[in-house]
Amino acid sequence: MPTIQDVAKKAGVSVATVSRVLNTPSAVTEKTRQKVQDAMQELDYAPSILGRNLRNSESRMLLVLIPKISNPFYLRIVEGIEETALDHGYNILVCQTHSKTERESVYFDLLKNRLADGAITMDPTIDKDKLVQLARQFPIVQCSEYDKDKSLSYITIDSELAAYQMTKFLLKQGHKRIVLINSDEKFLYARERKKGFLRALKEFDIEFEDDWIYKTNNVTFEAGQQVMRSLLSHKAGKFTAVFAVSDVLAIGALKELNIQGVHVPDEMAIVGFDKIDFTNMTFPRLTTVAQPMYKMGSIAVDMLIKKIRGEEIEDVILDHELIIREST
Amino acid sequence: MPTIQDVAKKAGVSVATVSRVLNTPSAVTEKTRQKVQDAMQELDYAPSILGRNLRNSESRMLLVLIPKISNPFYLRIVEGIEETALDHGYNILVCQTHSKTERESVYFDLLKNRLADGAITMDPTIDKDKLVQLARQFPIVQCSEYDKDKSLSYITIDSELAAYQMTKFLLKQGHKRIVLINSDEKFLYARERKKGFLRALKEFDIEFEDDWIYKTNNVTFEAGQQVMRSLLSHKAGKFTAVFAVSDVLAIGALKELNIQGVHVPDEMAIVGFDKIDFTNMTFPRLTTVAQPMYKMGSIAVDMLIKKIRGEEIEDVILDHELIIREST
DNA sequence: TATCAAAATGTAATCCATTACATATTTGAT
DNA sequence: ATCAAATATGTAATGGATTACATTTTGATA
Repeated sequence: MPTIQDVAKKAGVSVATVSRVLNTPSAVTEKTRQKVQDAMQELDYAPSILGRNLRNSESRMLLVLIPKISNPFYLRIVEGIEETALDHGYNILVCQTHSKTERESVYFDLLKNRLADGAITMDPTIDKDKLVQLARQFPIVQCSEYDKDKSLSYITIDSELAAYQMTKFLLKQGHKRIVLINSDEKFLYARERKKGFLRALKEFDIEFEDDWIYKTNNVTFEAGQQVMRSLLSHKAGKFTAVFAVSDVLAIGALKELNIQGVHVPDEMAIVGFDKIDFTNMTFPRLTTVAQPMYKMGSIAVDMLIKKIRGEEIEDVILDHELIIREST
Repeated sequence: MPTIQDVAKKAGVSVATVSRVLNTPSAVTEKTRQKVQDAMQELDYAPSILGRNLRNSESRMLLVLIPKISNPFYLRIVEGIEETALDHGYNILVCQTHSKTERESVYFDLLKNRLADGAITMDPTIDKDKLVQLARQFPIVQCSEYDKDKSLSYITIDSELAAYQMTKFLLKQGHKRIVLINSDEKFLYARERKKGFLRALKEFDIEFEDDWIYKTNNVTFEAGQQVMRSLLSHKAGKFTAVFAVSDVLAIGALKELNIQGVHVPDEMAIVGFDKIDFTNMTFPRLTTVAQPMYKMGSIAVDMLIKKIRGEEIEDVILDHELIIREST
C-alpha cells in the first residue's frame, strides 16, 4: 500500500502538500493539486486512517453498548445511530454486553485505549458508579435507560407516563383485573412502567395485589410464552387483560393464548410496549406503545458528537404514542 | 491520558521495558515487571491502540457487510461473527449497505484505509469484478452468498438442495400446485432456491408455468403480505401450498392468510426458509429450513482470520435441516 | 526593474507504541 | 576472582499522517 511519502515523491512535492490537498485543498495551487491528485490516482492511494487518527488523537469511532443485538427494540435504535454517525463521518462499534459487567469493562476499555471517541450505552445493568466516573473522562450518552439522580446525559421517553396511559386505556375499556408482565427491575424502564401501571390502577381505585405482577429474567419470546402458560394454569378466569412491558414478551404471551385457544381480544386483551416490527405480524395485531426508536438513536448520536466537541448538551425526553390495534 | 513514556518515567525504566511488560512479560525480571505494573496502575494507564495499530499496521477490526441489519437472518450470523471475533481479539464494524454500490464502496475504502484487516460480506449485490479485485489485495470471505465461478472464498449452505428437499416434502404431502415466493434474483440464494424448487417439480412431473413464481424486491414482512394478497385475489383456489424463500416473506404471507381466514395448513400449506426466531411465534408455527446461522458466522470469522494470517483456506458448505411444523 | 506582502510550499516535530540492535548486568563454571 | 554466555535493559528508528513554523515563489506596485 502506498503511503503519503510515495505520493509526494511521485508528484514531486512534499508530504505537507499532499496532506493539504487532502485536508485543505484551498491552500494549494490548482496546478499542484492536479499533480498530486494524478499521483494519488496512479498509485491508488488511500490515506491510512491509522496514521491520521494517531496524529489527530481521535478514532472517529463510536461505541454502542446494547444488552443483546437480537432484541428488535435495540436494533431499530442502532439503525438510527448508524445512519447518523455515518453522516458525521463516524463509524460505530456495536457491542453486546449480555448484561455482564466483565463484558462492559472490556468494551469500556476501548474508550481508554482511544479506540472510540465516545459511547452510547443502552445497558442499564452497568455499575453506575463506574459509569459516572467514566463519564467524567469520556463523552458518554445514555439511550433509553437513564439515571435520574446521577449526572449522566440521556435521551429517553417517559416510560412512566406511557405505562400510565396504556393502563388507563385498558381500564377505560372496562378491564378490572390486569396482569403486568414485567422484566427484571434492574432496568429502569421496568421500574418506571410498573410505577405508571400502579398509578393508573390507583386512580381507578382498583385494589392491587403483588401476585398480579410477573417478572421475567430474560426479554425473549419464550419467556413471555412461559409466563402466560403459568398464568393460564394458575389464574385462568381471574384476569381479562395483560400488559407486557415489552413487545417481545407480549408476542410470546400472545402465542400461548393462541395455542390454548383463548380468544384475543374477546376473552383476553393484551398490550405490549415498543412497537417493534413483528407486532404488525401477530394475529391479532398487537396494541402497543410506539417509541421513536430510530429518532432516539439519531439524536443520541447528535448529543454524543456535541459532547465530543466539548459542547454543552441537555437531556432529551421524546414523545411516545399509543398504538391501538386488534389485541384490545 | 498517560502514555507509555509517562509510565516509563514513573517506573524509572525505558519505554522498551514497559512495552515488554505488556507484550513479552517473560523477557522482564519479576522485580521490574512489578515496578512497571505498579506505575501503570497508579497512572491508570491503558496502551493507545492507535499507536499500537499504526506500528503493527493492523487494526484488529473486521468489516461485516450486510444488506440490512433489520433482517433477522443476518442478525444471528452477526452474533456468531461478533462472539468469535472477540475471542480472537478482533472487533467488528457492522455496516449496512442497503444493497447500494455507493455504500459498499465507502465501506470497502475502510480496508484500503487500513481501518479493517479484512471483511466478511453477505451482500450479493456487490459489483463482483470489483470484489474479486479487492480480494486480491485484502482478506475477504463471503458468507451465505457466493459466486461459483469466481475465485472468492465463501461459506454457505446448499440452497439448491434445501429448496429441492423442501419442495419434495410438499409434493409428497400431496400438493400439486405450489407457488414460489422468491426475492430478487440478483441474490444467488434466490436463483439457487428457485433451481431446487424446479428440480423437485420436474422430478414429480409437475408441469410448471412462469406465473407460479412471484418475485419481491424487498425482503420484508410487508412484501410477503402484499404478494399473498395479490395471490389470493388472482389465483384463489388454484394452489394449495406456498414456498417462500425467506421466513420474513413467509411470515408476511401467513399474516395475510390469517386475515383472510384461510386455514393453515388445511386449506393452504406454507413454508419458509432460514428458521429465524419469530417462526416459532407465528400461528401456526412455520415449517422452514434451518440454517446454522450462528455457526456460519463463527466459521466465517475463523476463515477470515486464517486469511489475514496468510494461511490457505477452503470453502465451506454447511448442513441445513428441514424443520417441519404446523404450517404444513 | 526593484520591492514587499501574500500565497504556496517545504522542513521537521509530533502523535504513541513496538522492536532491532546495542549495551549493561547477572549467572555460573573454572 | 575471572570471564564467557546468557539475560535484562536501554537507545533510537519506525509506522503514516498532520501542522507549526520557516522558506520560497508569486504578482502587484512604485
